[in-house]
Amino acid sequence: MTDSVPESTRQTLDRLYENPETRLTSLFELAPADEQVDGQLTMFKALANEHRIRILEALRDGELCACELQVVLDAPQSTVASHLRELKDAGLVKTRRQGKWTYYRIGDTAVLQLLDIADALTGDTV
Amino acid sequence: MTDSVPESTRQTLDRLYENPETRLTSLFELAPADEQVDGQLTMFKALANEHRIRILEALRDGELCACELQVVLDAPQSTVASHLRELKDAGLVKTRRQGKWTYYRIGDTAVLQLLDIADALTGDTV
DNA sequence: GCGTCAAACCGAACATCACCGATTTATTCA
DNA sequence: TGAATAAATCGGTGATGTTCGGTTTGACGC
Repeated sequence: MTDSVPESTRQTLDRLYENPETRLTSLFELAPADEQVDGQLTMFKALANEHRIRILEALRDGELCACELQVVLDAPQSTVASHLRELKDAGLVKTRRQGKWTYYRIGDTAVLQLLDIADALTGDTV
Repeated sequence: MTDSVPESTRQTLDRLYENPETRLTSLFELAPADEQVDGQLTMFKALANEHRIRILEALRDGELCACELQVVLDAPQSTVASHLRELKDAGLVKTRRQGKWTYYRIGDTAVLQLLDIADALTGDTV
């Protein structure tokens, strides 16, 4: 299990600790499961874009159709559509089709918590 | 204030609503302040990388020096260093220098909330 | 069927990010 | 002072993300 550690790193640990093998094992225990990180990464990637953040903020008060979101973002139709696709793929928004229009809404309100916490983290100048 | 809207979009709104000007104004009110979005974007960008997520998860239980994080990530020194730089720039981690070693710790525990919520959002298969 | 329109998809140019070897900067200790 | 070492920085290359005109799809009314 500790075989993949580069030799240089192992040497470093040898210098740092009396019992490097034990320390190595406890460091490996700090690594979360791959599935967990994958899921978190999917979320944060989906949120790491200004247009997509603005879309989600606009949907706080309720659903909007794609054409209305074009107004909010002030961006070309194809650009808005591709961002909506990404948000939908990530499960952050859900859609409802009504005639020619597609209405978008927040998929899970926990996303709004993410937006709020991220805002609070940068907002206060402590 | 509504001057920057493309003509095609304005035409769409004309078809959709009886009172397009009023609707235009209310749509603009859905747009959050630039500073808010900038801050949120900084956060999510910093979190949108597998290595950086793993670093933060590893720091849950307390501080670690850069060389220990190299073990956790199993990545080259320069790679780890650049990710630590980004996390520090975003304010997500703080540093403490002791001799040759630089110890990293979580800057604000609210970050852990972000990680937890993101995990929960993808974890449950409702 | 046919024209119209909202939305989705495609593809190519462009921008940004990630990786990592090599080098430099600090710090310790002899 | 000089050797050793942890960490930061630099620079070039490849990977990934974004943009947006053009096209296609699907729904509506005539």
